[in-house]
This record gives sequence, C-alpha cells and structure tokens, in this order.
Amino acid sequence: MRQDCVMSLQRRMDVLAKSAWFENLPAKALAELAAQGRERKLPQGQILFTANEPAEGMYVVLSGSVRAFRENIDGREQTIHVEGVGGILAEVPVFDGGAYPSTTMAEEDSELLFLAKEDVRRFLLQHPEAALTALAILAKKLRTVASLAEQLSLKDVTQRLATLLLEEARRKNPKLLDGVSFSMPLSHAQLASRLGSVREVVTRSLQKLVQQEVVAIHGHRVVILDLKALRAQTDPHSKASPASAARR
Amino acid sequence: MRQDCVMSLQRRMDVLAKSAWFENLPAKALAELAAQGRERKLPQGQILFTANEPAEGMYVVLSGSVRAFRENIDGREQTIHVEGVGGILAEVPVFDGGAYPSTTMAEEDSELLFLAKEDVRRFLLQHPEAALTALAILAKKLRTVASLAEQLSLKDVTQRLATLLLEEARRKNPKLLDGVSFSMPLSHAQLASRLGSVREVVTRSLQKLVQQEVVAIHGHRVVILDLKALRAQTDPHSKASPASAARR
DNA sequence: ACAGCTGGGTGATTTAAGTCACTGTGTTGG
DNA sequence: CCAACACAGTGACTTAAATCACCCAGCTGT
Repeated sequence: MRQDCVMSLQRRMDVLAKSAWFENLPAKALAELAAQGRERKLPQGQILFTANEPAEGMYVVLSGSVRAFRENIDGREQTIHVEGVGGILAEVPVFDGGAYPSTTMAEEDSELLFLAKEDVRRFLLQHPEAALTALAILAKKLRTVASLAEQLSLKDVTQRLATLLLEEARRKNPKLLDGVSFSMPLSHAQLASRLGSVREVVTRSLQKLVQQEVVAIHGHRVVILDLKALRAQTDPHSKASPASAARR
Repeated sequence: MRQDCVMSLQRRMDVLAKSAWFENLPAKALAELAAQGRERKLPQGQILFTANEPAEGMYVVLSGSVRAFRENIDGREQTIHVEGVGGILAEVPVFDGGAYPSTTMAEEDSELLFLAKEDVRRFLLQHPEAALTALAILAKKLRTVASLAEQLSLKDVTQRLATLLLEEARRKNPKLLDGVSFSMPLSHAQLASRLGSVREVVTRSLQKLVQQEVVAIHGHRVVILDLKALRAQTDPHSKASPASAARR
C-alpha cells in the first residue's frame, strides 16, 4: 500500500510535468501540488461535473480522455473540447470563482487528479512563474475562442468548412502541400455541430468541394487536392473575383 | 516640472487603483508600476496600435475612451470592446507574447499609460496577488467571449439585439424591472457592427421590438416596457411556442 | 433474412439576412 | 437660406441556410 502511494505520486508528477500548465516547474513544486490532489476514477460515459454546478476545483487528466460539452437551449449538444493525458478541466472557475462552464464526460475509462481551488490558488501565489504560465495559456485560449467567434459570425458554411479542413490538415501535418491527406473521424452531423450548421448543409458543402476537385474523400480520410483553391474558399474574396468562378 | 511629474504619478496611481486589474493592491506596488509607465496622448480618431503588429506592452486608459476593433476581410469593421478610464488594452499579447489582436482608436481625446510587457511580467512575478486577479479577469473574459460566440452562432439578429439590450440595461441598473430606462448612445450602424449585422436589419429588428411594445425608444434613451417579452426574445424557444406570439 | 438503426444524399419549400436604391429628417456651417 | 451630410426608415429583390420529407446504403442483432 505504501508502495502504491509513492508510485501514484510519481505518476501524478510525471503527468503534471508534461502538462503545458506546469512544465518548466521544479520537481519540488510539482510534488507539492501532486500531494494535494485526490485521485478519482471515471468509467467511460460517466459524467464528471455538470455545467452551472458550483465548482470546487479543477481536474488533471491522468489517463484516458474526457470531453467537455454544452447543451444549447435548442437541444443540440455542442462539443467544446476534448482533453487527453495532461489536459486540464475546469480551470476557469478556479480562477474566477464561478460555476463549471460545461458538462464533462469520460470518453473512455479515465483517471483524474482533483485539485481543490484553494490549493491551486495557494500554489500559484507561492509559484508566480506558474501563474504567468497560466496567464499565457488563458490568453491563448482567449485568442482562439475569439477567432472562432469571428469565423462563426462572418463566413458561410463552405468557408467555415474550408477553414476547418485547413486547420485539421495543419494539425496533423504542419507542412502543407497538395496531396496531403489526414483522417477526420467525424460524421457529417458532428462536423455540422462544430461549424454551427446542420447535416444537410455540410453534406452539400462537402460535395461542392469534392466536385470542384479541391479535396477528395475516402471514408474518414481526407485528401487535399488543391491547396490554393481551398485557401481561396477560406476568404470571402473568392466570391468577388470572377476569375475563380471560371476556374471552378 | 518636478511638480507636474509628481502630480502625474499620483494621477496614474489613482487610475490604476480604480482599475479592476489592480484594485486591492498596496499603494507601494501601484507606485512601482506607475513609475515604470510612460504617458502618451492620443487625439480623437488617432490609432494607437494595429492588429497583427508586434506588441511591446499594454495600455491603461487614463482619460478619454478607446475603441478596439477589427477589420474583417469582407471589409466591415467590427467593434470588439470600448475601454474607458481604468480600462486596459492589449493585455493578451503581454501574457502570451503574441501580436496585438485588434486595432485601437481613440473615440475622444485620450491619455494612456504605456506599460512595457517585461515590466508587467516582472511586476506580476513580484506581486502574485495581482497575477491571480489577472487570471480571474481573463477567466471571466473567456466566459464572456465564449457565450458571445455561442450567441453569434445560434441566434438571429432580433435575439442578439434583445440580449444586448438586456446586458446594457443590467450594466446601468442591475435590478431589472419593467420600466427601467438607460441611455445607449449608439447609431444603428454601430449597433449593427456590434451585432455582426448591417444597419437595415438592425433598424427593422428594433422596429419590431418597439411595435410589439417590448421596448420604447426616445432618442438615445431606451425604456424596457416588457422585461418578460424581452427575455423571451433572447432564447430560441420563443419561436417554437405559438402561445408567446399571442401574448405579445 | 430481415427489422431496425445510423450515416449519408437529395429535392422542394420557407425564411432570415443581406443588398440596392431611394426617401425623409435633422443638424451644421457657409 | 440652402447645400452638404449623417442618420434613420422602407420597399423590392437575391441568396444562403434551414427545414421537411423522403430515399438509399451498410451494418447489427435476432
């Protein structure tokens, strides 16, 4: 038992050290944090916490993966993010003292490290470098969310779809050229939910891209045939330019 | 001159002390920060910094007000936020090291305090309480932006308009009841820019609300006549329920 | 083998938004 | 006083998107 506990602590530290939030911190600091956490197992499909429920702390994913989502008033459930090992859930309420912003559910059997918000705050006060890292991460998130908002507001579905494909492609394979392919295991309905649209529209938009030979699709594999054309779809200029219409 | 400088320092501290970012900090800490800043005058209409330009630091509004906006590729310019005295501009790039996320322009003659990003970082390392406050503010912003994104994606213009009116009303007068009024000195075009739409649509939406006697408008003064109806406009359910149409 | 499910593909119709073009109504300044 | 301008109001038209209502694979369990 004693042995178990030590091993577990070590494991927690390993995960924390690899997390973007705590990298570059001395082992001593990590040990301190790891010691304060409580572990928790979460079988697949189980809910960890629910949106609007008062928050007591945040969670670090030690194994498995957890999905955060929200139920919109019109009924559809929208995935916000998925966290794998080292990922953090519910950091926002720890900082601002509010309620959980989303509902989270284990995508597979997972283990989590719970850190009470007071512990986290105390830790950050004692380790200001960690606080600065946290600030950097939140700031990045803010940018991401803001640009996401922009996309949702200003572009038509085809443009948003093209943007998403480009992002996905870049994530898998940063050096982009014609012919790169990647796997995107999402149903049209899931795609639609990420794009803020509905299945039918996504189907038709995808079709359009395929017919224009901008991309090709085989099952869950997406091949980018014409990077330039895809980029053109991305920005609203393409509409204005008569040349591009001819090319299609 | 010497006198000027002292007075100026005092003024800076007064503003900083009232800013959400630095309230509750000891005067000594504020003085330290104020001393590191450089003041800058910005006549109305002048641009402070431009989106995507590398960021050297952030600005505190000492007087006047400054508007942050972005030019979208399709030409329209979208207001992101407006900061008055005590407000902060460009904190995000200070934390994440990136470029300015928006363009900012003085809405009226303004004075600003520039704080170099290294100075801010050093300050936060030495005053972890301030870092925690900053985290809280960023976290709140994240929530706001996220809910904003949700709104943009899921609601029609009338719904977004209703939401904006409710928010505005709550900011001026937190206890909401039928008959509260507030001033909203925005042209329809400016409203449209905040709602991600165009003037004509906003005009018609407003008209609709007025005709349904949900709100009344006299010049720049908005009176909320029927709070419940306004709230109903806010969520997409209202469409589904035929009863609500009768009630209006 | 087939009922039932899930994911995809389509046509027809409706609707909110955007676009254009023009009118009306102040305000401001020469 | 009138030209110029900015803002608001409107009608007519166009167009993405959403919605509805189907059909058509494949796959799964019985």
